[in-house]
Amino acid sequence: MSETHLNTEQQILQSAEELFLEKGFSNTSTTEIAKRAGCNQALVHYYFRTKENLFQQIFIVKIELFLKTFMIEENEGDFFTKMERRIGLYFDMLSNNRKLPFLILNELVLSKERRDFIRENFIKNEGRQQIYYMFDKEIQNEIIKGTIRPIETFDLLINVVSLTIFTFLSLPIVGDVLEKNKEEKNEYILHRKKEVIDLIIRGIKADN
Amino acid sequence: MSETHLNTEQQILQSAEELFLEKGFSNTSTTEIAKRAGCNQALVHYYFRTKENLFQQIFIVKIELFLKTFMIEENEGDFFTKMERRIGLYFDMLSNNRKLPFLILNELVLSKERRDFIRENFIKNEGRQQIYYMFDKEIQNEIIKGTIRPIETFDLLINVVSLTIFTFLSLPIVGDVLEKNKEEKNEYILHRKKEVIDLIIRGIKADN
DNA sequence: GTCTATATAGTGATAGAC
DNA sequence: GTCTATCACTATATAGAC
Repeated sequence: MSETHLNTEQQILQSAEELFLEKGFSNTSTTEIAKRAGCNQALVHYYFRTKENLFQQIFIVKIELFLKTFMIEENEGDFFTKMERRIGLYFDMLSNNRKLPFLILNELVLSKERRDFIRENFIKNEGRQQIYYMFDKEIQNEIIKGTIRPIETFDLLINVVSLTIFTFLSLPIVGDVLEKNKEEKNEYILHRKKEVIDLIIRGIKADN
Repeated sequence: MSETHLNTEQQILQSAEELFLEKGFSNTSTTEIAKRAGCNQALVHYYFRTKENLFQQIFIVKIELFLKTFMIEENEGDFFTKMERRIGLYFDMLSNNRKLPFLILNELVLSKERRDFIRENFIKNEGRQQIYYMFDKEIQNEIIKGTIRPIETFDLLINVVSLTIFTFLSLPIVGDVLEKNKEEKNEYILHRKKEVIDLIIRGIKADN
């Protein structure tokens, strides 16, 4: 994991990624990126021409990472086991990318252009719609089987995303307001992971 | 609701509030505030000295509004009825202040100073801790009575806040990505309100 | 109380030397 | 490929006329 062998372009990319994740697009300057990368500000523009360009390159990768995790294929076990593993993986991915939810939320809320970009390039993607369709079919089957209550697929997704993402959105706030140290923050994440899985499962189990 | 009788100071305050809610602190300029208020940029500084000062005045009121709604006293009906009404009121308040969650989240995540400020001035407030303590007692009672499953008060609160807030955080994204019009966005909020209440109730009902 | 003008510092981006 | 220097612009904040 040594950083010594990165060339200048990669250094800039890495520094930019760190700063965009910490402070968002508009609060990060190309001067600061250059400083952290250990080079001159002009070089940032030499390699990426515009700050917007640099950001988009990073943002696209992050969105991809963000969207693909939950949609992962899970075939072993019953529906509840699969849901538990899916949510678990989502939590684990975000544990390793704690600032990711804030970056994505922030940029999408602040910029209609980025929302439109996401719709055209990610949501209207055939493969992704196929994955959604498969998940929807899986749910309809479970409802018919009587294992879960009638629920809209979209609602289930939003429930999971809300509860999971908010854990990481609120992490710096909860951390400072409740004066948690690093270790306690990690415990908080694991605690929420359990609680979220529990709540989601309870929320979809069929009434008796 | 006429704006014609506002004096300059109030006009500035109102314009600033609108802009801060739309774009956050750092993306809003005093020049823009002045322009919307229909006055000169120097006047913004005449009345509020600094932009930070102006922001804090607005922010404090918003935090107060944000914190007080869920903690409202509800005495009629059983615990589930009370929870339903609490969540409903929370949704209704945010329906009338749709950008509020984003503003608060954004500024608290981006600024440690603001997090510290909240901790010292709002969380360590005796009255508010009293309210939390009462809610906690209410929950412990229900657990003992066997009406709800064992759950930590803080988890229940985070569950409600996650699900409620995310509805409004995601509203512009969901709206544009799924190409919803104004009416459909309102429906989405009401739909989520029902689903969130349902999920929370299912999530705390005691196992049989 | 309201204005114009301005001081000061920062921004993104480019030109041009090496 | 990397640097310095600089342009055009915008920001916050203040001084001073009226």
